[in-house]
Parts: sequence; C-alpha cells; structure tokens
Amino acid sequence: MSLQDTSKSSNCTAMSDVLNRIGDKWSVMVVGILGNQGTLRFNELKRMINGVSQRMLTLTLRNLERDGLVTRTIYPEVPPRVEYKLTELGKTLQNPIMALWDWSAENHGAIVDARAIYDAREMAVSGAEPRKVAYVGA
Amino acid sequence: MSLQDTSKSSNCTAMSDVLNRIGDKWSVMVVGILGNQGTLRFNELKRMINGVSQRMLTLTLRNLERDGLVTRTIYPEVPPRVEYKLTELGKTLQNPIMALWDWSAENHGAIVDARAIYDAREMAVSGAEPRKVAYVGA
DNA sequence: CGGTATCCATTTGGATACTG
DNA sequence: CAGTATCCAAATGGATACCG
Repeated sequence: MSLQDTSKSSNCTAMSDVLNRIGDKWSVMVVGILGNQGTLRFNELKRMINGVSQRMLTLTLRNLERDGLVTRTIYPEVPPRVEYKLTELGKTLQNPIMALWDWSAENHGAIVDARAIYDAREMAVSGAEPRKVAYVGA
Repeated sequence: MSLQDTSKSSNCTAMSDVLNRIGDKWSVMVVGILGNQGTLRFNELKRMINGVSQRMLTLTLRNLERDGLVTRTIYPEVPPRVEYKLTELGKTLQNPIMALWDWSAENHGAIVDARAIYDAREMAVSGAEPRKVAYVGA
C-alpha cells in the first residue's frame, strides 16, 4: 500500500482504521491540547475539554495509549498523580490535527451559515406546517 | 473567538461542532475521494468507499450538502443521474483531509504494531488467559 | 486524585423492502 | 439509478456509585 499512489482511494482501509480512533472527537481534542500544553494530568485535561465525562476521557486516553500516541506516567504518590503527554508518533499527528483545528476555527461560521440557508430552503419546500389556513405574511 | 489565539483550547466549541460532521469516518472518505476525483455519481461513490451502506452514504452526503461542503446536482433523466462534487468551501477542507489521509497511510503500521505490543502486555498482566477474544474461530 | 463498575437512554448503522 | 422507509441489534456515552 503505497502512499505515492495518486489514487488515494486504495488506502481506504488504513484511513478507515485510523479514523475509527483519531477521527473521534475526544481523541482529536486530547491530541490537540496535549500537543499544545506538553504534559497534563488527568483532571487538567478534563477541565480543558469542555463537556467530556470522566468515563469518556479515560477511554479516550486508554485508546490513545494503546495506539502508541500518548504515554501515561503514574507517580506512586498519595494522592496519585498521573501525567499524559504525546509520544513521538503522537507528535507527528500534531500537524494534521492542527491543520484541521485551524480549518475549524476559520470555517465554522461558514458552515453554520450554510446550515441556516439549507434549513430555510427545506422549510420552504416542505412548508413550515401544512396549515390549511390562508394568511401567509402579515 | 480568534484563530490567532495561541491557546487553541478556547476554540473547543467550534472544533467540537465541526468534528461532529467532518470527524465522521464516511464524511472524510467522501471529501477525500471527491477532492481527488472531481465529480462522482452516487453509486460511483458507493463503490469507491469500502463498506458504506446506501443509507449511510445518503445521510453523509445530505449532511455535507447541508454544511455547504458538497453540491448535489440532479439531472432529470431516466434513469436519474445525480452528481456530487465539492464546493469551494469543501475544497478548502481538502488540504487538512489529505494531510490526515497521508498521515494514516504512513503511520497505520506503527499504530497496529503499538496495539499488538500493548495487548501483549495487557495479556501478561491480566494472566495470559485466552479470554473470549473476538477474532477466534469464525 | 484518578480511576473502575454498572446501569440505562439515546444514537448509530446495517439489512431489507419498496419507489419514482 | 438513486434514493426513502422501517426495523432492530449493537455501539455510544452520560450519570451514578464506589475504590485504592
């Protein structure tokens, strides 16, 4: 499976497999933030990722660790301290992730606008409510 | 919400919203392939995306259209012909997607290896019982 | 602090059948 | 050809409780 292949469709399998992990919302967040902040503890990450539950953050970090993208270091203290950071492989993922991140920040507005237009058109086509009534406008 | 903000964590909301759509496996496939091939019909896309069901491809394309990333052109013929291609906005997503795609092709092997090592270590820790593994038999 | 275990509602998505 | 509609199994993920 060559990267040089101009028809990227042949790499669907690898892409699909990778996307199952890193195409995940929380994974992207974790990689993006760890790449930016360097090293973070569990609850530091949790606080920085809006809306993530403890369960999901744990699962996400375990999977990233399993995939060799993040290292998990336990300090046998009381209370326990666990630190996460990107591996070398994880750091190479930084660039693609950041490109996506920047694109999101830059084009989120355009997407929201497009949705509004689409929805308005849909609404017009299907009729907001098939009211039997007569007065439109006014 | 400024892109220039060095602390990208402040853009979590936009990132999160965008990822809900384009972080989706099938969406990435469609954008990647359409970007490469230009214009494709429904069944051409379906054939090129390994494992996608008709239902999922339809839903994916509708969402991409709604988000202003893909245009859908219907030719009123018999049998019907419907063509999809990227919008200008969709084309700007090409670069981030391709970066991710290339990264996948390049590092998929490393991830598979990392998983094997991780799983082997887990197996040793938990006491090498051949627990009910998902890949046994068939 | 940094998890694990369990429950359970919601979402996802494949399979199948039908349509213009 | 390019969908839509329906059903239902499986995956997802939040809430909650407890543990080393």
